[in-house]
Amino acid sequence: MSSVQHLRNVPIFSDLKDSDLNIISDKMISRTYEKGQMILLEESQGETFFIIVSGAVKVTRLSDDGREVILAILGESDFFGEMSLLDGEGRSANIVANEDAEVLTLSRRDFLDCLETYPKIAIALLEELAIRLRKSDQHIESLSLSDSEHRIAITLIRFAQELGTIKQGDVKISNLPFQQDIANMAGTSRETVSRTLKLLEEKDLIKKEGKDLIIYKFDEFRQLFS
Amino acid sequence: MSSVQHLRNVPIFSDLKDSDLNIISDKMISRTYEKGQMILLEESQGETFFIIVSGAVKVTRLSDDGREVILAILGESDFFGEMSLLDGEGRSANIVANEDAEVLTLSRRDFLDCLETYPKIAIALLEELAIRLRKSDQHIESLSLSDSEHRIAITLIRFAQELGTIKQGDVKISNLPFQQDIANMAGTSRETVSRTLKLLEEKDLIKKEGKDLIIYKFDEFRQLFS
DNA sequence: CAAATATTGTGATAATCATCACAGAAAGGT
DNA sequence: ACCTTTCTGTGATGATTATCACAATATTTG
Repeated sequence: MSSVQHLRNVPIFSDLKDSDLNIISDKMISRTYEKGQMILLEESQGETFFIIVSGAVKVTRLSDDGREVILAILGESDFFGEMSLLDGEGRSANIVANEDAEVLTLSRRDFLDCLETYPKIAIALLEELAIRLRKSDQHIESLSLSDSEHRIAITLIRFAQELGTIKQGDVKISNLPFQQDIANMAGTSRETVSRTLKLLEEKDLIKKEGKDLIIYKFDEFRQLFS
Repeated sequence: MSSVQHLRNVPIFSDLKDSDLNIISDKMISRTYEKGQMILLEESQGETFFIIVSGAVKVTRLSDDGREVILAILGESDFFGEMSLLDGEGRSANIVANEDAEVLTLSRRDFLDCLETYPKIAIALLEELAIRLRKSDQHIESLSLSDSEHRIAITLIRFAQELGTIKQGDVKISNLPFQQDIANMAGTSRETVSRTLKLLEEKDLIKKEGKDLIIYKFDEFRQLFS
């Protein structure tokens, strides 16, 4: 797929005319990262805007003693790097390639120009940030109020919404992340994830199939845990 | 103070000329709320943008069984209500007056017009949302990784940064919120807040003085807990 | 294919913290 | 000033869940 076509899939660019997309696309540079490679380091100065063409990355924060919190896992057509471009602060999170990933990048200068030139992009970006803030708020609520079973279930729901495919009411998550990653998103321990997945399976709410996971009756499942 | 002067204190409007501020100010309507009054209800349709002139409000989410999570406490010159205007979703949080509060409001239509007419506002708003997202991320990290003492200390730091006044390295928070509110922000119980404040006082890190609280050597305190 | 490495499963134990139950203090109302 | 209500302090108890320690699988690599 051409890079213009990728841009069209990105919500904040979807309103633009082809001619404008071409202009932007010409300014973007493609890069690839291998699984596990660090794309952005916390604390470093933010100078680049990224759009994911293929693969996936995880957005994390690390504590002093090395424990990791996963804030989000982003996939195709998601973007990142905008935050420190906008407020001028240093990076607040690390970005690591969770699978081999291909990205398009835009420099700080070009990104900010885009916002000035195409107010529609700015407004679409506002929309996107509002959505992310909403998700953060939900995440905070669940960490504050729920026990580990609920937090883990909610994490599965998040994956389902990002990566899942629906098949007659059930959702299949292909390539479920490792238990350790789920734990780092749910704010619990790896062992608890293991035990809880077993529990949910015994209750016939989910089913593990190799690297995949099926959530039965997704709507009911969601009801049950949110 | 005139309402134009209030607008000038609001980060997203601070770049505008007086003449433009006047135009916006004319479209705003002033309202007052008593302590405890609900300003916005979760789930209702968002149709208004609010700027706080005086007083304070709390942004909360409620679980089914009535427990409350406080996402933020906002004060003078802070604003809220923009999220559902931007992404068209329903409210994701409740807003309650935490003290008697006076606000200026702008209708959905006028707010969106503002964004179109003054791209600078849109960009300043992006900046503000980026800052909020950053704070959310920190909040999530602390809920995921820290024990209750740290979470409570971090909550005190948040208050200090919003409401505190510095006096030779120490910070004084006037009118510290109730323990229950601190607990609802820190994701812990009221009793644990009581015990932890006592603990911190025994360690000579803080001091309670009636309704106020002093954090000694604020920089060191921050170092210690983040 | 075998060896090495990474991931998952599971029991035992201990630490943290929520909850319950009141007593004491402070603030607000009349 | 008195009564009521709200807020805070504190002990006792139990539930949840982190942690440690391995065993059992999977997956990758030479």
